[in-house]
Amino acid sequence: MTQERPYAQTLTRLREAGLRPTRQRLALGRLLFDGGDRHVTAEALHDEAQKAGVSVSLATVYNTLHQFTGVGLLREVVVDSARTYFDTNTDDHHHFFIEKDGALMDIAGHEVMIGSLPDAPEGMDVARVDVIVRLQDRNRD
Amino acid sequence: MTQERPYAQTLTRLREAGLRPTRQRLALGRLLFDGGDRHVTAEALHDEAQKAGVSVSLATVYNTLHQFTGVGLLREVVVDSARTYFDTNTDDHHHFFIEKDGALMDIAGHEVMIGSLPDAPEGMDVARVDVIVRLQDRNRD
DNA sequence: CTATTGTTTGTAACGATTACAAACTGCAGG
DNA sequence: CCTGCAGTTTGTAATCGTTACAAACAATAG
Repeated sequence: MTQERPYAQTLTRLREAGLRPTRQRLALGRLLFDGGDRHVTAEALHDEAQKAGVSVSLATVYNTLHQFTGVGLLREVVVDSARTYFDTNTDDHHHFFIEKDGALMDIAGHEVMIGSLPDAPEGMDVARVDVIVRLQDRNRD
Repeated sequence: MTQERPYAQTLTRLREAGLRPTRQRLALGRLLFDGGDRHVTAEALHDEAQKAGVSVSLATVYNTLHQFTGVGLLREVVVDSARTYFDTNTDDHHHFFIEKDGALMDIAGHEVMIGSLPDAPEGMDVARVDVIVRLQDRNRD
């Protein structure tokens, strides 16, 4: 579906966000946004780029992920203190997390009903509510 | 309330958990469990011990926090990929997190009603559900 | 009191992430 | 087109929290 003008979609996104469409950003954007929702770490995206024959430094991958997050193209997910995940799904939603192999799966926002929540302390607003459902193998010993 | 036999409580906890009651564990246990629920990082607890005149190495603080977690005296809370928090409240509950100053506040389990959740993927069990309510100042610019 | 086994300690090593200065590139204006 | 500048990228050094490790030490059974 994005075969003919492969970068058109990403290019538009970048322009709308006010980020210069550089070779690196276009390539990373394509890896990130083509195909369904993804959860990546900086290292993983860097490897992926290498394998796809795109030369991008790890530093740029970090910069880019943060810039994309800054303009709302990505969302940071904190589930594991060992590494930072970035989610291409920026809609309101939650996550399953399989610690065993560090995998994340989206849970659509409407699948979780939060019936009640206490009020935020005075002077504070709720910026976001994250629900993390941690999973383990059924018959682990 | 714990003035006369200050270490009795912690000593009992350690024995029940099968951990030798060493000077370091008793001292850290006291700092952690005397007084209400607390959220600490390794570095913070280490500083606190120093100030209380207790000599404990940072390595031991890390070891101890993990051992306490292992036997269920503490719970790890992942909210910020920069550092690991340990919570002395091991009951079922959730958290407010104020990113600005890295502060955590408990939300009692009964204050959050999770009305529905999708089933865990086949072969997996839900190990725990963490709800993190991220807060920001009301009129931040 | 002693042997044994579990603990503690200081320090080196690690892994993810950030800082930084130099090299490079997109793009506006001539 | 060419130029110059601001924005980007890059390699690498530095940082930071945490873990690994081996030697010194201490709790407990007997």
